[in-house]
Amino acid sequence: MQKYLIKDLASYEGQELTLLGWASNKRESKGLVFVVLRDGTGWCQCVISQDTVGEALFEEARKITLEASVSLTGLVVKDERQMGGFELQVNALEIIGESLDYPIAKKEHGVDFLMDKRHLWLRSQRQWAIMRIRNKIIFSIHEFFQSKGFVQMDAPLFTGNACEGTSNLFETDFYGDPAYLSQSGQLYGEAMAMTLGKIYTFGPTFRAEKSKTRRHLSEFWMIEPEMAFYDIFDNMDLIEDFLRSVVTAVLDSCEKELAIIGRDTEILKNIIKPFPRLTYDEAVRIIKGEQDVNGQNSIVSLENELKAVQERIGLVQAEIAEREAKIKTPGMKKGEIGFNQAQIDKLKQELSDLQEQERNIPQWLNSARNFEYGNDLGGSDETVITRLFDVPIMVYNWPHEVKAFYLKRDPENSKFARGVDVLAPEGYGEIVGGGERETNEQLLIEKINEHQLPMEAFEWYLDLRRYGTVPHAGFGLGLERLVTWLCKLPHVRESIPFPRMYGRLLP
RNA sequence: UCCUUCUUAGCUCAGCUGGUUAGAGCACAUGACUGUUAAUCAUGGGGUCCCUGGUUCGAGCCCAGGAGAGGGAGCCA
Repeated sequence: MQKYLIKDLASYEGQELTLLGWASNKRESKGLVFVVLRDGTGWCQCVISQDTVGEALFEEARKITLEASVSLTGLVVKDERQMGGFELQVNALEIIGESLDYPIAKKEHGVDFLMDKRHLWLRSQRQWAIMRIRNKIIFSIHEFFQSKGFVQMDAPLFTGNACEGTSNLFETDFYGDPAYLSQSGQLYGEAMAMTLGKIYTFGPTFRAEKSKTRRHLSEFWMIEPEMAFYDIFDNMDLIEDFLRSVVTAVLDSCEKELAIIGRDTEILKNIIKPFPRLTYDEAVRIIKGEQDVNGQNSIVSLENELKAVQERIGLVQAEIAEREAKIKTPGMKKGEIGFNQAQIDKLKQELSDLQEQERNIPQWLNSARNFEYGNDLGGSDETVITRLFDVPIMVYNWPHEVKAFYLKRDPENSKFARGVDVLAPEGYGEIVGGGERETNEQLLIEKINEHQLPMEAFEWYLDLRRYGTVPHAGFGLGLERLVTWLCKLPHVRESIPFPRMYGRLLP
């Protein structure tokens, strides 16, 4: 049915063909209708002239509304002014499905409204670009692991026991018994690595955290590789290769998509540089401002940022006032009023974001200054430290008390566990958590008791130590957090087609 | 669970120390305009000011309670 795609128009210059798609925009003037058609592969302006199509079809063209589906037949003509470089000069058309009062207008909208209309919001150019980048990321993840001899092997989604406490698990009914939706496939990954050597899981993960932040989802996709005969340093090498490979793939093949969302790719190109590897001790000193990074101090740079935010607030407020006064001057043209009003709307949006930051930064400063050695890094601490770097950083050797029970105790210093977190730059924070696994059965049993976990549920896991245990390591990558960082999105909710988060189950 | 900001037209927002009939822009409808790219012009329709109760001669505005949303903390990928 659909023979020609907008992305291929260049090879049909001068020919007549039929495009099928949706009207993403329409402009009208006497005797002319301009329809911007999108077909999922691109956008193309189609011109419908009354002289060419005649009275009856022209009347039909005027009835095309935003997001109506249409079939347009015409001549492919080169036109430098158009975004795809081509336009269609229509000589026949048909409305396939009408669209009355399409709710998403060509203007700024609030998040709540857009989330309620997520099924339609996905049609916008920006969301189209994000979803294509997400797809590329997923594809290149498989490509990377498959090319290195990893086998994809998935963990179950129903689990019979709470592996890391029940408070953040979704409970379901499994033939009359309680079952929980998986919050990690990691333990199963270890079992699978003992049979195939190097494996990775790629599936959904569920966490019932009542978190309302820009980094949290209740349902997200996680990639969890697990490798036999790997120590924490092999693991860090792999993480670095892996992230570099994915980012490079996106830079190489998503140029158009990155341009659409306005992503500054210079920062992403730094991915070729080695990732700094900091021990927990170093990370803490940096956060507290006791150690500088590249001549930058965390506390000072955060204070400067606060000042910059406050200055910007002043500027934005002044501009809003100026434009509001302008609108009120008598005799101003209607079009100019509309334009200024649109600018004011944008500025107000920016202002409320800035004011949010103005409230948050002092809290973060406080938390950085008063950071207590031995604690886990909080969201704000991650933000503080990653702002000082332009590549992802790896923090390893954590106090064992704050990390999961299955992490290997550092043989050189038993205070530490061999866990590693990867923090994305530009303030994005944790995207990967992983480490080398404990192989000593006795230490594991102690830890399971310490965490007050039900021993019988871990008998199978302990078997992995009883029958030919080997050094092994792995990590978990949150897909949505990676997409969010690569696209520099303000919130993870835009990185997945239909986000599930606290307070959001529809659409 | 805690802290914080918010809720006025389909959408984005004004609405001054409480005072007649609540406004703008966009969108929509009708008409005018033969090349527009969120900027043409005119006219028009459109409101349970989140809900409940209170104070007051009078509440969109003040007070109390509730609901919903945004951001942050905790927790995490």
